[in-house]
Amino acid sequence: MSDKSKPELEAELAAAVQEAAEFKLQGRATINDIARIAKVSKKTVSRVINDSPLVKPRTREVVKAIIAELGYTPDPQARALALRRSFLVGLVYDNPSPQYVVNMQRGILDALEETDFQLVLRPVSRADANYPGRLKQFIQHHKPFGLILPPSVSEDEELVQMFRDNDVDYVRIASGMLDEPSRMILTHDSEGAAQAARHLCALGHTDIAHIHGPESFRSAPERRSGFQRGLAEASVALNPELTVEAGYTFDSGLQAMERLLYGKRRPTAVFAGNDEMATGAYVAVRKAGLRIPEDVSIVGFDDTPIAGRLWPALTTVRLPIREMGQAAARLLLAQAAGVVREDVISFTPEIVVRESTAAPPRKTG
Amino acid sequence: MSDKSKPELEAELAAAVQEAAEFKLQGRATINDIARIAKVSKKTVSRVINDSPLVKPRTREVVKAIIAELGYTPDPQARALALRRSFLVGLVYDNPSPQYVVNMQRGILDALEETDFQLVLRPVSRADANYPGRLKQFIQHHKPFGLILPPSVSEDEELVQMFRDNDVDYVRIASGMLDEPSRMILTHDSEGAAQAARHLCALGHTDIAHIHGPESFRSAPERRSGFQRGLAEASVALNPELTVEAGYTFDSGLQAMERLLYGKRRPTAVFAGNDEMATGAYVAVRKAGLRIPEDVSIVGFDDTPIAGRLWPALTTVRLPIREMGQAAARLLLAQAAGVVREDVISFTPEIVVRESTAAPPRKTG
DNA sequence: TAAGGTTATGACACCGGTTACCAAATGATA
DNA sequence: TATCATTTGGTAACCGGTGTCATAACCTTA
Repeated sequence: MSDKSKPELEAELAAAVQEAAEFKLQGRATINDIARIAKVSKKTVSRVINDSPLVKPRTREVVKAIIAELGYTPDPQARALALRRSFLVGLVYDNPSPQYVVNMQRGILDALEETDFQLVLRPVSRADANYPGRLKQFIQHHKPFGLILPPSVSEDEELVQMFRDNDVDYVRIASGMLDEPSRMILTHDSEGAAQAARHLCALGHTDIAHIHGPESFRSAPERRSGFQRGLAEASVALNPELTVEAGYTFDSGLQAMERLLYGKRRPTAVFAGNDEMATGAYVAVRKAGLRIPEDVSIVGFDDTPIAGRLWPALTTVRLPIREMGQAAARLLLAQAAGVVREDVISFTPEIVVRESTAAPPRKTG
Repeated sequence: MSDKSKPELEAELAAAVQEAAEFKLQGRATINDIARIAKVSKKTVSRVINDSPLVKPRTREVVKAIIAELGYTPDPQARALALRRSFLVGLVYDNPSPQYVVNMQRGILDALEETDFQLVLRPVSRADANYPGRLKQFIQHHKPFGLILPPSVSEDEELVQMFRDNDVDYVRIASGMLDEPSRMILTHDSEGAAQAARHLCALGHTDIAHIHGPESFRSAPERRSGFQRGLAEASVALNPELTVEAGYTFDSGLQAMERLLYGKRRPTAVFAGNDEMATGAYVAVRKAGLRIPEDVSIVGFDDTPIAGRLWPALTTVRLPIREMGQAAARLLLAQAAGVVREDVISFTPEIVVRESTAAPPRKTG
């Protein structure tokens, strides 16, 4: 075995820890301090930090004891310089609702909490003149550890290609599969929309309208087709006249609802592609002097905080955005650690029934 | 003058730029590349980058030309290591409304746009066991360039002292002056509240209630006293029975409003300390079968996006949060650049009259 | 023209880690 | 016991910048 007896080893370790404790007062320790106290080279300390197998268990034990005593953690800047890779995780987003962003941020922060990674915000705007330019510069410059791409951004193949070219890791969040079906958070929006349809059909509605989002967003057609599928199960067809496109915004939802209310046939229920548009629909209904849900039932999608704050509270489809953010960040970290678990993590939304839906009014002729 | 003629100098410069152009293809340039091409030491290049006066104009010109040709920018990680200071700006926030955070983020990002600084999010929770611990670790570890402290966090003197001890720069955002009246964004909340009071008095209200936020938030008493002042101008007193405390949240606002509605004397108007509580008040009023504004007028504070989405749209007091974020970030950068401009930047909120306020109902009884 | 005082420049070490490569120690095998 | 393969640990160089200090170049002034 060893040429030293067990008590001797223990005394040695204790002495080293003692020395570390004395050193502690002098401010932040570096890898050199650890090495000196442990009487090994800094390289060996580096190996211990990075869990290299090329270290004798005994050596590892001593070094770890000293690291623990000093509360040492390697300097991120120095590591970033040497590794040519920083400890920043970028959230690249286009222009989703504030709720979406905030929840996504929370989720990512949850996952990053115990780590040394930092979340940096990288909003982008397609309208910007040098659109991906600034983002590209950020990547080449700050060498982020990875990027998280919520819907819309995640669907921009050109942008994603740029990430690949620049050798940045990323996780995409989208509803429906993408060209490259890996490293992504997948939401089954269509299933959530189908639930909304079933709910309305169960209440007895047949004149059902749908305000959907812009075709350029992947989620809009997903939600529409799911809704259609749900209606079909109850043998209800989606009337094209009662299907209008809006822009996922409050104002566009308001206008779309007005068009529906003053159209040939007024629907008794409306499924809006997101809560923002549903909120707009509320106002249109109110302005028309109608009641929710007695005259018109409304269902939204997303379950943003505003849904529960409306009166009556909005029945909507809940997407666990925070959890999705968490999952995205975890996926990023896991890949870096070489822990190749599942590549695609799915989330299925669920309907949250509140007060904005009821049976349709009795036909009054 | 120089021992070289002007044409010679120009030829020399052109040759250097030419060499730079050729080099360009080989990927990202470093300070060493610039130095080699310019035939100077890297230290001199460093001086040019940092606008040191100790460089001959001619040398500066050559170096700058090459830097421009190569599109070179110094590596943030390397700089951070050498300077013991990173290029991260931390937004430290406690638990404000999503709207507040998002707008603040936008403003900061606006200001950081053209710079090399990155915004990192540092949410904190006083409820957390090792409350300032993790934040302290972040600071010592990542050596952020500066911090931005929105209300609530900005009022925590102990925390701020910790920042000082650790030699981090910061900008505080608060309503009302702080112990250390410098480097801060000051909002005159009381003036905004006074405007709300004037508005209600002008409509003819006299039975006016106030739902204020928790005393632990600086803004709550500020808003209350301003409101009181505004009422006093119209010789209206703030009835203590019509003054209730809530927690700045939707639910607490709802409950507070219920208490007011079922109290001895029902108010004809309510000023809520923020939009969240005002939104709760909406629901309480609706549940009681009353109308807004016919039966009860409601005024909020903050002008969050939800205000315009309610029906009827909420009259509120607008705080230019995005602009405040911009100003905060600019202040941080200006101080670093040694441009000591004004130390305190003030913002005065303004009332936004929408549809939730009207004359009080005629007395029937 | 020499001395003296600025101003401009460069050599070198250093920030705190990592990798490449080599040498020493250890253990297995002949 | 000699030899070789395998661990283990150390040295030096490097990542891309900045600080210190010495020195070269320049400009006055005597």
